[in-house]
Amino acid sequence: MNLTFASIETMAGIFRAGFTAAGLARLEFPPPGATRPGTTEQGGADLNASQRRWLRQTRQALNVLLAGRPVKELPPLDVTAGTSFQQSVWRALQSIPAGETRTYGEIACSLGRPRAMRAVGQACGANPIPVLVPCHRVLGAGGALGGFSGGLEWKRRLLAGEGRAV
DNA sequence: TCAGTTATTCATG
DNA sequence: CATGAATAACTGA
Repeated sequence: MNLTFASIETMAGIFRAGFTAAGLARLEFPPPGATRPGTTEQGGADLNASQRRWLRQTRQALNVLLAGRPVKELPPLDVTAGTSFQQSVWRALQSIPAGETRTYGEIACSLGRPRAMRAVGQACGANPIPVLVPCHRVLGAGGALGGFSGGLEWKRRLLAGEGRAV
């Protein structure tokens, strides 16, 4: 699908965003070791006009979300890489208001498959766009953290920013 | 197709 | 609190 990558500077580090012709397709957390602001080429040189706009929206949304506030506008998300079930899960995740949390079981119920909680967890893990698709707002039944693609530290940080404790 | 894996959950002891 | 079964969907071969 020919992704084009660009770097996004945030207060928490430098993310990498991958765009297709349809929209934002991937979002990667900053690498653990080296976050070097100076050496990041790819300021969006290979992006077309639409993608540049999406990049700006993504950067703004990221910073707003990292601050724990609801985002006003989001770039189009290209989720065509996922299966239809995964796309349903990701849509359900986006419907969770900022500051609230759901359990894996509740997500499964809202999809009409109450016994698919395990599969929901797997779909969350396969989510290519963390943070923007708020997979961090999904907790286990007993309030357990579960897991997170970029590491549990991120999940805790994001939840803490929204006022939720662990 | 099928065995192996998963960011779950619930019932037991 | 530790353990194990049940369950739905993905991945790779």
